[in-house]
Amino acid sequence: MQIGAVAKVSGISTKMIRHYEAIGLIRAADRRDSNYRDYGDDDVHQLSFIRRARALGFSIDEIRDLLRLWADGQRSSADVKKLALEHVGDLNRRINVLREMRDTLANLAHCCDGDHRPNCPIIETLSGVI
Amino acid sequence: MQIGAVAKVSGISTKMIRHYEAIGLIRAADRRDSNYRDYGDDDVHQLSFIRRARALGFSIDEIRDLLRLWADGQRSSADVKKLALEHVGDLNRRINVLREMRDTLANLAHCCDGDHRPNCPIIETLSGVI
DNA sequence: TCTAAACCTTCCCATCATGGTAAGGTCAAA
DNA sequence: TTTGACCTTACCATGATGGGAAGGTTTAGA
Repeated sequence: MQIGAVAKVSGISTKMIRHYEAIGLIRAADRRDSNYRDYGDDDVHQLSFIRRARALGFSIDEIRDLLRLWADGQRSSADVKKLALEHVGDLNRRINVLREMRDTLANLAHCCDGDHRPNCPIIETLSGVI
Repeated sequence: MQIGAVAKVSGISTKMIRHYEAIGLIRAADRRDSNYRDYGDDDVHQLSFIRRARALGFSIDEIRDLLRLWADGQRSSADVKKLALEHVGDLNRRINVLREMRDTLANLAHCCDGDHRPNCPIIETLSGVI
């Protein structure tokens, strides 16, 4: 299978497949005589795994760990769960940061008349009047 | 005032102050004979404005607009409010993306025994068994 | 058989906001 | 005079992704 077909099936762009190879997230693909990369079903499977992990917000380094655990028949589910819960904690922290921003700003916007006059609590707050 | 003092007072690093100047977010600072940048109270005020806007998650380009509105005595609060509410919408979208990730993953983790055995719904889901 | 299209290759550059480091200039206090 | 704390510019790095150029390969059709 050529890289373009793998990209279509796995949902990861050719750009990123080559990038993942360059940074050692996946092993270097076999090559044909033409120097084209050649992939098998296992490679597609692995790339789909990576796509799903990315969709859950895991970083490349976390995915490195997940791939190791996936390949390790001796893994304990506790190890996987630990990694997942750490990521959940990270997501929660990021959500809370964004929520605080949103709440503050929504509050300010709520207090802004939004008419033709220049007076505006949003600008005033940003300028440090308060 | 030298850049280091401004950084301390405004809460923006010297690195970023120079960067903001380089990308035209703030005007080029006056220079002394030594070629050191020289700042006044207005500059500090503006940088503090930028810091607060960044703390609310506004991008540099959005801050460009906010600075324009701040400086414009003829602005309407409606313009400011519009910008703020667009940003609130953006924050909400980002929050929802993270929330979906978190909910999915928290759910999977909840279904994972977390013991010494290898069976794990998290890994299974990522590998596309389901 | 020739050609054009659709692949593929590597290499370099860009994003966004931020920081690090290096090599060197300035200034004030001891 | 020396030392230390500033400052300057210039270059490189991050993380994940994409764009584009210049050139090689393969395949289908005229």
